[in-house]
Amino acid sequence: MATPARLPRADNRLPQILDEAARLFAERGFPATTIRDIVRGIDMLPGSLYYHFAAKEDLLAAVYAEGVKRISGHVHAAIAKRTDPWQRLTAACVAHLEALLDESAYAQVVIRVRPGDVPEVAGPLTALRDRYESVFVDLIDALPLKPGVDRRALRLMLLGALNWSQTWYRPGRDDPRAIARNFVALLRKPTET
Amino acid sequence: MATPARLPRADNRLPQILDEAARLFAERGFPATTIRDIVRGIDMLPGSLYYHFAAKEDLLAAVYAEGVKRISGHVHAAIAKRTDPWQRLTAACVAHLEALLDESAYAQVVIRVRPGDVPEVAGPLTALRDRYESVFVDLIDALPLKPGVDRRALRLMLLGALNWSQTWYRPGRDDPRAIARNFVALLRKPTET
DNA sequence: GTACAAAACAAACAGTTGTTTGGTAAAGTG
DNA sequence: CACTTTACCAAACAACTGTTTGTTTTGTAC
Repeated sequence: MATPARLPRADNRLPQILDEAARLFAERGFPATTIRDIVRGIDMLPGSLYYHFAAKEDLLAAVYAEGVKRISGHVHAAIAKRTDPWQRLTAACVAHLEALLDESAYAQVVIRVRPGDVPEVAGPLTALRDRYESVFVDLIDALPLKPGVDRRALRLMLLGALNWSQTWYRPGRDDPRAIARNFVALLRKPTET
Repeated sequence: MATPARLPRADNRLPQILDEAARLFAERGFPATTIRDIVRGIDMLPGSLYYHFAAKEDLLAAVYAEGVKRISGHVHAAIAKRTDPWQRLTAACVAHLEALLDESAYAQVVIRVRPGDVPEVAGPLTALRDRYESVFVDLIDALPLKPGVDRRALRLMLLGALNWSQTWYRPGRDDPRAIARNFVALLRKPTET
């Protein structure tokens, strides 16, 4: 059918565009990043970007999709080794935070950009994020909890706390793994005397 | 010294500017809101805004300051009635979420806008936010907790989870008070069987 | 080597951005 | 009532925005 007449060229700079866009979207946010900012970093002209993307929002969608792919892969690799429900959840949170705070600008874009703020691609973005977060639904379903514990609230609280760490995290001072483990521990054990 | 020669006029529209700016900053974010968007809502010309503010960032700072004032007032009024440490914390979280999700566009701006994204006023914005959050430092210090519980992690987790609710909250479906109480309860009691 | 599509350049476009300037009606003060 | 200052209007500014168009280079397949 729509088989490409020829393979893409080996020297095409699509990966560089995505990398630089991810870096800037993560650092400044989507609206504050201009097309010229992105292409300046990789010695390209503004118009050339439109060979790869029809609009700025489509570039965001591509970065966002790659971000979900990476963070999702990281988390799945981490939980595959474990069998104990609590250890699996902890491993997932650690991997989530690692991707979010250290590893990947792509992952940071997924957390930083609110789909609703970009109406042109809000649908696809929300779908991608929901699909990713479904892992946590399953992980928390598998937890042996006291009857009456609200699992949805548990998930929203945990993921919210993890994601918000993006606003206060400082590389030298804080440790992603320690943060994640600390948060899970606070939910698991009672804090009260 | 710099005493104003005269009092401000009774018919000046500064309050309307602030209201409309808060509404739009909360809804679309700071960079996505234009000066023209703001003045359009109150039948004013773009240039007129610059009688009140030297730059767009200064308008944000004013909205932000008012936001901190309101959310802070709401929280302090809520905890004043209580004496039990856990009840005080719960009341503070409920008030925080009420301001954040329902009551005030000003409060939403405080949570939505990252000070670091607006370098021109990042200093004042961060100072305002830190001063507000110090209430939660005190509230959590007063809690009778098991030895070894990381109070900073507890605070960051709780506030993070509350603030992040801005991204998934839907007015009809969710209830701010229930969310806040649920989150505090999850930290207080053990969830594990 | 030649043909063809991929991927970029070069230059502009129309619209929008935050902001400035000079003028003016009117509210508040004495 | 005269006078000062407040608060705005009207119109423009230069810079920047995402995007389009026509043209050129370059890798790849035959």
